[in-house]
Amino acid sequence: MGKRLKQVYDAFLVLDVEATCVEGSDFAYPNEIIEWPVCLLRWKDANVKGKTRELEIVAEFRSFVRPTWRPQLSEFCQALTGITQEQVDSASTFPEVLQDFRKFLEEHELLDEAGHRLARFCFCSDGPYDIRDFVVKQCFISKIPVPAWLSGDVMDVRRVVGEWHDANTAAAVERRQVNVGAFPLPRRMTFPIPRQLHALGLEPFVGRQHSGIDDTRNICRLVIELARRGWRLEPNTAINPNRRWPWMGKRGKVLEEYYS
DNA sequence: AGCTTATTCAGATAAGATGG
DNA sequence: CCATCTTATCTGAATAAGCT
Repeated sequence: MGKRLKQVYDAFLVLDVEATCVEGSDFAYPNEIIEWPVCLLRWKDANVKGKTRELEIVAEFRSFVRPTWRPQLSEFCQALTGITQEQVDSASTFPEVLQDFRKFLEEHELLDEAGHRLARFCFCSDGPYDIRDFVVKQCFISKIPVPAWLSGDVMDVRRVVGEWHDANTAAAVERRQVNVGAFPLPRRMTFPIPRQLHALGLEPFVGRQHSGIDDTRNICRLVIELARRGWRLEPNTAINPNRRWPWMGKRGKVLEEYYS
């Protein structure tokens, strides 16, 4: 059981986007975001000294997003994410959804109208990809800058769970004791969400895997449990908003020669 | 001591995995 | 086709050990 801890952040925004893909596409593909699900977590037990342990979901934002470069979803993508063509057809484009999301952040007193931070908040996702890759790609395609409030503080929850696992499991502790002194030292374990849940002693995955909102809610369970166990939650992922991929042409153009 | 061979260790390099 | 992280493999220097 964790002790109460002075935590750095007031709020956490757990995010797990879904994006377009085709069978066999690799990490350089111009993925377009098609679902933007976010849960807002806040402390519910901060004492006078600001020490906390209990996080709770206080709000959810969820919107599908209509892709513009390749508006038609592949069969593969629909099967993977469970998202239908109709759902994206009737959705807004990314810049519009981002505006709505910004309003959400203002309503919850995380940003002011000028986009300044009103509280310390940190985005959380499973793996480093969501903001580092998908958001950066999407902003290029949408011809908009990556908002500063989105690229600052990012925590890869999968990695944190791995670090927690290394530091706390019997196997890892034993390994460390046996190998006093000279050994390659801590190999960090990382694994998919269902096994992360198990590692933290939680009940199995709830909902449908690769559904953005369900993934997001399960990541929330991980973050809440890490906090409950007294683990400090802080950013561990750098974002380069100007990162470029080979298919990026001038002024938001996707070079078509890469994809027939 | 002088030489050779083995062992260890650290750093470099190569290879593999990676989410939607 | 990118970038990053992790693991495995290689390499070379330093060290240790064995031998005459």
